[in-house]
Amino acid sequence: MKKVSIKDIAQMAGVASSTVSFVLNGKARKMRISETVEKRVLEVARTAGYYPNQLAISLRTGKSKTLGLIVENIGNIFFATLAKTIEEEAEQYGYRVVYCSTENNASKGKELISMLSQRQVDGYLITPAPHMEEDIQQLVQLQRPVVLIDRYLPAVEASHVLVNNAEAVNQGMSHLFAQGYREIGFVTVDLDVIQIEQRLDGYIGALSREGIRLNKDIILKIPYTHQREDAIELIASLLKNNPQLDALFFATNYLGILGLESINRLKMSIPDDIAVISFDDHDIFRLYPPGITSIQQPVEAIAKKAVALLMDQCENTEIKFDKREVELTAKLIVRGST
Amino acid sequence: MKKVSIKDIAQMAGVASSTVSFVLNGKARKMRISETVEKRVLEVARTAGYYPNQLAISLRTGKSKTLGLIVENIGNIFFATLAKTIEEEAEQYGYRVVYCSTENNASKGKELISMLSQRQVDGYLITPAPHMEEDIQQLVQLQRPVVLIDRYLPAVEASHVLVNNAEAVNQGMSHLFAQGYREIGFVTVDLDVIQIEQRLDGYIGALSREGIRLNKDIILKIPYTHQREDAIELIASLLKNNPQLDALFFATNYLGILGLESINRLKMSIPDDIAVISFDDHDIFRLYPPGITSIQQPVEAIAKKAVALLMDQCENTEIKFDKREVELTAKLIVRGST
DNA sequence: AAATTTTGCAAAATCGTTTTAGAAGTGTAA
DNA sequence: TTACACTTCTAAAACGATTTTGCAAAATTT
Repeated sequence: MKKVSIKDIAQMAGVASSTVSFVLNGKARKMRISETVEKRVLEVARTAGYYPNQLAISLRTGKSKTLGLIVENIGNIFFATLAKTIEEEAEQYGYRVVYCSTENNASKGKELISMLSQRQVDGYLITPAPHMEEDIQQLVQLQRPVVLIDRYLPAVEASHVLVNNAEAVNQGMSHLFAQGYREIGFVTVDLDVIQIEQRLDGYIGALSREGIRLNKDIILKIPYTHQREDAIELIASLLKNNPQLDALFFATNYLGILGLESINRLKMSIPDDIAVISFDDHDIFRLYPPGITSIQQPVEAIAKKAVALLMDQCENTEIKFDKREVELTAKLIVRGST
Repeated sequence: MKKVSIKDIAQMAGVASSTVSFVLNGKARKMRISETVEKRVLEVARTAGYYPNQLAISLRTGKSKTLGLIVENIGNIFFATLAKTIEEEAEQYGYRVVYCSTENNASKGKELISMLSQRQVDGYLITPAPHMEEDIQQLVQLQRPVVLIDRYLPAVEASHVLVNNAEAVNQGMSHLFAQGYREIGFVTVDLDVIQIEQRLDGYIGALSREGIRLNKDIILKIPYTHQREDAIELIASLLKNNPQLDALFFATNYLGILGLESINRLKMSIPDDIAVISFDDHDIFRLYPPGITSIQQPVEAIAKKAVALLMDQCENTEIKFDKREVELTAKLIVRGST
């Protein structure tokens, strides 16, 4: 079945295709198309089942009304929720979102940027993987609208919105101290991204503030590329080798989940044998007895702010670029695990 | 910064744009372009940072190399995994995937189809919401490549791939019977979609096979639009009002999760007070003590098959449409909850 | 040497829109 | 009667690629 184009409609209605375009875009008045013709065109278009070809529109107008969202891993609930919220938010502005995952792999990230460029997205929302500085810098230089989320690149002049990672960890640590925990291990990931570093900084800062000597043995950096099993083993070893530990702080939700598995295998009980707190909330944390205390990021606020910043860059055609750095505050959700 | 087009390259290299196109598409040999010119063009394109405008290509060639995937809810792990696998699979064929959720709302589904049509996707992968028959039938009539996933519409002549729902539930029931459970409640959702009906059929069939009288009081159909809290309450009431129940069968993973919450609140213990089994696997089911027995769909196989069927329709330009119905087998994962 | 074929590239059409410039036709005033 | 202003629409260019066709020059054959 052949698709019906604006030309076909024009022919059927006995007018020029420009006339059809005017009518269909609600510019009939502005272009002084008579009501008779307007009605006829509208009717013909409706009965013929006409719908515009978005590709042609984008090509002609130079605007695809599409945003590119690059996250670390769309399978993770944090990014999935972020993506969904961003999508809903972008819809308000009349934009669609196409999303894709880097898996924290810079070369995949590079490909994705290039793919999105080819598809002429109007703007980019990116949670940058390590070593993506250059590619992102290039986007910025080409004056493409870009907003970084969840992390930023000190070397790149781009707007970004993230959470006050160090302060949030601090808050979590204060809670642990208040509950009487002193021997707190920190499980993080071996990734060179700013928000992970900030979380570690928060941990270190909190210890020193409390006058506790830093013990590097109870800081575990799990290689990002490790398999599930290996990671679970690493955490289990940490616990076995450091029986003095009374609490464990996980730097991300998937680490927390792995940790639960480790604790489970060691037949330790939460919070009696070990207290647990994790960055990023998760269904499991709410449900898993006795409930895992976590630090919840304001995903919705992050999404809204990021989209707003991006829209600002997209719609203001003038080159009035001003970098904006937004920091939102995370929220401590206290549950039975501490 | 102005984007560089094929014309710019042509001008810079002192050739016609057609020549550039030939070179860049590897047709230099076929079109008998001299090596000198080829080298020059390639060099110019490289240094100018040229990349093709996918919109223009799609418009001209009539192929967008993009598939539309419509799922129920991309936030659900089952659909998220499905989407991701489909994406990876489609990539093998050189296709991109854009995905979106219906939230089981037919009018949203209609909009999504129309949006995807406007964007000229080459094919559609759809988990149809109730009442989407008409819109999908239209796609089929327009000869658009379509494959339904996870469910199908009896009234629509479209290829589909799903799991043997009834048989899988049957298998789960057999497992429960073998473990000695007899009073088995069934928690499902109030949705008119075929796979949900099939699951209920499986439950009813298993009971009659075992010679157990059907008790409608222990079949709970939760309205899809219910809030979390209401649903949890409903399940809790079911348990409270039917103390004879020794097992609960949940028809989907999110129902299972709600059920865990209910059981948790009633301070009942699994499997001593109540055994639990759920359709669709989930991280939580693996982790939640004592581990929740579940019926795992072969997501990867479903994705592969669906994409293969769709590709078949996309690439075979001739109208050799033959409807294919594929049924794959789900797998029972026995854990501590039964 | 003339005729033919091959080589190597350019020109132009095309995809489906939007948008600018302007062409008829009608009415009005000088 | 002419000039001018509206009204109502049309023609054509443009967006950035692909692809078919065309055509001069060089090479080969007769």
